[in-house]
Order: sequence, then C-alpha cells, then structure tokens
Amino acid sequence: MSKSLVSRALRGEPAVADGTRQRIVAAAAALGYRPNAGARSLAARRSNAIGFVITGLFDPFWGEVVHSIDRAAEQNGLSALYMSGAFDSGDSDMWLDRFVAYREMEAIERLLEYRIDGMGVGLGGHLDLEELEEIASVAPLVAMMIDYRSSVFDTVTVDEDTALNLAIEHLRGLGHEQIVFLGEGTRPATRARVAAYLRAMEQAAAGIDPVVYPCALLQGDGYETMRSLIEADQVPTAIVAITDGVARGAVIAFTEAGLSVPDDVSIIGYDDSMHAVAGQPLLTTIRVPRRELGATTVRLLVERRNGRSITSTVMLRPSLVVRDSTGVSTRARRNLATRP
Amino acid sequence: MSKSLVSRALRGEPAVADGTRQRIVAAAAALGYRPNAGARSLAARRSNAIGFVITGLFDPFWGEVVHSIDRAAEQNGLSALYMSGAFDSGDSDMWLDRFVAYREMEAIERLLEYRIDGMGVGLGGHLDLEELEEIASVAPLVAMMIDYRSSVFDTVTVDEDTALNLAIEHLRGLGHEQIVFLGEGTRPATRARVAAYLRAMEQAAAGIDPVVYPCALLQGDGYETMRSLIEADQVPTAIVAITDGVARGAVIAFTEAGLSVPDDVSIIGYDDSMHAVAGQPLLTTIRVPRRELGATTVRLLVERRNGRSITSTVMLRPSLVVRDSTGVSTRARRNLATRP
DNA sequence: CTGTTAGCGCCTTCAA
DNA sequence: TTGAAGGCGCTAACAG
Repeated sequence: MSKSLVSRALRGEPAVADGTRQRIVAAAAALGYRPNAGARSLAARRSNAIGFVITGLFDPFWGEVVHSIDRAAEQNGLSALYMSGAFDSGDSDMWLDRFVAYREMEAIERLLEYRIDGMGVGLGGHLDLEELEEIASVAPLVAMMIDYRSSVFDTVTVDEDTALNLAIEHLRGLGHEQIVFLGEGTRPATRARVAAYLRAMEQAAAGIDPVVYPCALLQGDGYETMRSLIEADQVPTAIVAITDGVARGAVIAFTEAGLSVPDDVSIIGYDDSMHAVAGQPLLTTIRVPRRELGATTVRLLVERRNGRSITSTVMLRPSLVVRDSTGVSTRARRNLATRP
Repeated sequence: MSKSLVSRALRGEPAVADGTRQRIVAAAAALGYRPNAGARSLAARRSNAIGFVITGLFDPFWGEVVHSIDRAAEQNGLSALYMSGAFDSGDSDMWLDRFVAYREMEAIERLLEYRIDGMGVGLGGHLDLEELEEIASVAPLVAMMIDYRSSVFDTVTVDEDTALNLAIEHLRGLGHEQIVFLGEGTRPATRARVAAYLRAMEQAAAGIDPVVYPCALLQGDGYETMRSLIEADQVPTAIVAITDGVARGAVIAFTEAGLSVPDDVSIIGYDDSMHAVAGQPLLTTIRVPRRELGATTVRLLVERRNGRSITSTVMLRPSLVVRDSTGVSTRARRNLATRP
C-alpha cells in the first residue's frame, strides 16, 4: 500500500486492482482525506484548473456565462476558479452610478500564480492588447466579448454587425427613419458595437445620418442622457441602446416625461439581461447567446490544453428578441404611409 | 544569491540588504518570474487565500458583496477565489424561471483542496447544518445570509426582525391593516424572513391574522402568484415581498390588471436590487448593507486566521428605502379616517 | 498490479 | 545578512 498506489487509486487510474482500490477509497473517506491541489499541480505540472477574471461579476449577464462555464468545465474534468476584476471604491448607488476600481491585471497575475491550465477574461477596463498577449504567452488565454483581434490569444465575441443589422432592420420595418445610437465606444468591450451601428446605418438606412449620443453603460447613464435630450426637445423616434440598463434608464426618463414607449419612442436594448424583463415595457433587445459564450470559451481552452497552437476566433451569432418596447410610432407611422 | 535569499527578498522580509533586494527584484521582473502559489502554500503551510462559494453569482446582490470582499481581502494581503455553487441545467429563460442545478458541496470541497485559509459561503440550496459544521472543522467558515446558528462556524446575517418591523410599521403608518407576505420559507436562506414577518405582525398588528402566500424568489413567481390572487379577487392593500424580483412581478401583474401601485396596493420589496429601480414605480424596499456583509465576512475570516476560537455571529442592521411603491391606498385611507 | 525513487517550487529551520 | 539542508504532499517514471 504505497503512496503512489494510493495516489493512482484515488485518481481513478486503471492499473489498480479493484479490491485494492475499494479499500483505499474506503480508508480515504474514513480518514477524511482530501487531496492537496497545490501539491498535486506541483508534481503533475498541470493543475486541471482553469481560471476566469470577470469584471462585471455583478452583472447578471456574466452570471449565466459563469453557469455554462462551470458546466463545461465539469464535463472536462476541470475546476473553474473565478476572480473579480474590480472592487467598489465609493458608496454610490450600485445600479445607477458606478464607482468601480479596476484591478484586472492584478487579478490575472494572481490567477497565473495558481498555474492554471488556461484562463478566460471578460474585462471592462482599458487594457492593452500587448499586455494580454504577454499573458497569453504564459497560459492559454481566451478573451470574451472584447473587440481585440489578436494573433496570439483566442477570442469569443459576438457578431456585432449581425446584431446591429437585426436591430436596425427591425426598426426600419416599423417605419422608423431616424435611428439613433445611445452609447459610447471608447473601450474595447464596446468599441465594436458603435462601429457596427455606423456600418448598419450606412447599409440599411443610406442617406440618413447616423447619430451617436455618448453614454456610459448603466441605467443611470441612460436616464441622464435621455433627460437632457428631452429637455433639448431632440427625442428621436427610435433608439438602439448599448446595454439594456441604458435602455431601461431611457424608458424611465421617457415615462416620467409623459412619453410612451413604444408609442412615441421605440427602444432596443442590448444583452437580454435582467433589465430587459425587470420593469415595463419588457424590452426588445439583442440577445447574446450566453451559454454558447461560456461553453465555447471552455472548449477553446481545452483545445489549447490538448495542443492546438493556431489562434482561433469565434463569432457568436446574436438574435433579436422582440418584446414590447418597439412599435410603430406616430411619427414613424407617417413615414410608413408616405413611402412609395 | 541562494534560493532562500531570493525567496525572502521577494516576500519583502526585513532581513535582506537593500541593495541585494533591489537586484533580486529587478532580476525577477526581467525574467518574468511569477511565484507558484501551490508550491508556496505547500511549503508555508498557509495559502494566503480565502475562498467563496456563492451560488447566486448571477444575482447582482452578491456582485456588490463580491466587490467588498475583494477590497477587504486585498487590504489584508489575501487573494479571494470564487467558485460558483450552481450551473444551469436546462434552457429556460434565465430571469423568469430557474433551472439551476446546485453543486454547492462539490464547490466547497474543491475549494478546500486549495487549502484556503478560510471560506465564506452564500448558498441557495438545501444544505444541512452538519455538513457545514464538518467543513468548518477543516477550515474557518463564515455563512453569509443564512438562517443557521451554529456553535462551530461564524455567521453574518441580517437582522430580519428589524427588517420586517421597519416594513410593517411603515405600512401601518400609512393606514394599512391587512399586510400579507409574499414568499416562502422552506430554505435556510429565507426561513428567517417568514418567521420575522409572523413575529412582526404579532407585535405591530396584533389582532390581525398574518397571511403568507407561498411564492418562490423570482420575478416570474411574483407575477404568477399575484395573477391568481387577482383572479380570485383576493388582492390585499399591502404586501411585503420576499425579494424585489417578486415585488416587481407583482407590480406588473397589478398594472396589467388595471390596479395602481401604490394607489390600490402598496408593495415593499427586499434587497434593494436592480429590480427595485428597474421600472415604475420605484420600489420601496428593505436594504441589506451589502458592503458591510462582505467586509464583515472577511474580517471574521481574518480573525479566525489570527487565532480566534470562539464562534461569532454578526447581525447586520437593514434599513428601509422608501420610494414610490408604498402609499395610502383607498381602502387604507378609510381605515386611517376611522381610527381613534 | 504494486513498490521505489526522485523531484515539482517554495519556505523554514539552523548554521555560518 | 547570507547559505545549506530538509521537507511540504503529491505524481511520474521505472522497477519489480
């Protein structure tokens, strides 16, 4: 009954006699034995763990991704460790403002110390590509939902062009002419979205100038931005918002101002998050296939672990979930009627 | 320049000459050296890491707790590792239904393999006290937001009596007589809430029978339960819901049925979550001090690490956030007028 | 099928 | 202030 025999028995290796294994397993259970992950990864030179740094852990969007990651990890015999990439740094209202200190690189470094077999990141701060590529040279890296195309690390993103085309075609079909975008594209996680809006407008609404109202990502931001538009009397008939939170904030601003959604203004959100179904009207929104996002990320990590060396970029296809925040507005109706 | 000298220099131990340390640190940076957490914890017999199993990672409530945990952990020189205690097991609509497979014990076991110095749990499944106490004998354990009083592990919860008293006194002050509770108390995380409602009613509304309408925790559950009450024509004038989601669902059901909140019905939510501000009216709700929850949990863990052996239970004091979903209803107004 | 040997990378004595 | 030796708990060869 040597140490190594026990080790093999407990890990379920085949070359152990059945009876022996049973006795070993029984003894281990009786003694409350629990393997030491550190020692194991030290000796095996492989941790059987994958790590994730997800900044918006407070965001339900990532929650569902986490669930699918966990499922996929388990199916591959891996444990999934998570670290948060931010902490709060004030005491503002979580949902309406944001006072978040990013520490994504620190979290990534920490995770690397655990000698994880691969890492997925869902980031929110201003990171640079080079830093991420440096990380990727240490452990396989998959960037999720981020507008980086690297030749070094893998990426799983959403096909933003499809997303924005779906949204704008939907609104065009309802007769809307003037379709504005509410959001900003200063960070890698959102840049692509704004660019896709501009392309989609050019394609589907040629001749009409695209309009982007800069706005951060939370409900309070959408609310404030819309308030100033309402005051300036510049309310468009249709809006595509960069997140559901922003869309929800806009809806609240409109409702307060006596405007109806969708009768006066149509709004499309983005993410199909809790915001979309928390409150009225339920939001029409662009849905990112969250489960696929998690499952694909794990798959890419596992492939790397098995030796794949060429970089892989996966574009997930979003869909439009049509709910109650879009419709034919008064002004849009007029447009429809006078169309050829 | 021995291994041990390098080790000491990098850990910032005092007994190293300044010049030597600088050269070592520089060399380490140049070589891209990164300590191996597993080896380190193996040799030091202490991991400087604390772990958390939080089931509702998809719930924004815990997101803010995570942020405060991270902050407190960093201040104490610890890393915080997270594992999810559930994964999705169907393909239902995430926000409206729940198809979650709990695997909390597995997650806890995994974390223990990392020989973490302490662990916090925020659980949703049906766990039993004994199992948790067994865990607590292996590593310091803090149970968060759960209705277990153990003499073995520490607990940080909310003073549910205060919470329900605040809610019911608020409603009584508005003239409401009949105050029903919408929720269930079958799990340790929610049991205390129902019990507190019953006590608070006895205390503040003696003579009026408490009424509990069983209802799970999500928005869809609140919506469905209210629908059937509306159909049965049993709508009370005041409701305390077990979560904001449930409250929001109830609001939607009422609005659809042509009833006004708060004119016809007053509703109080619980958690001050995204649901509370995701629509109109904004919900009056009970707020759990989330940052304190995280910070206190870490503090307890650190204290245990420093040798505290007596069990500690911390009750956080909740507050009532008064917004727009509570008011004097038609029926309640009548009650107010006829009171002595 | 089972045992032996040699580390994995780091920290902790203890000695210099 | 620095170095050498030993071992943390485990797995990976290699022998038997």
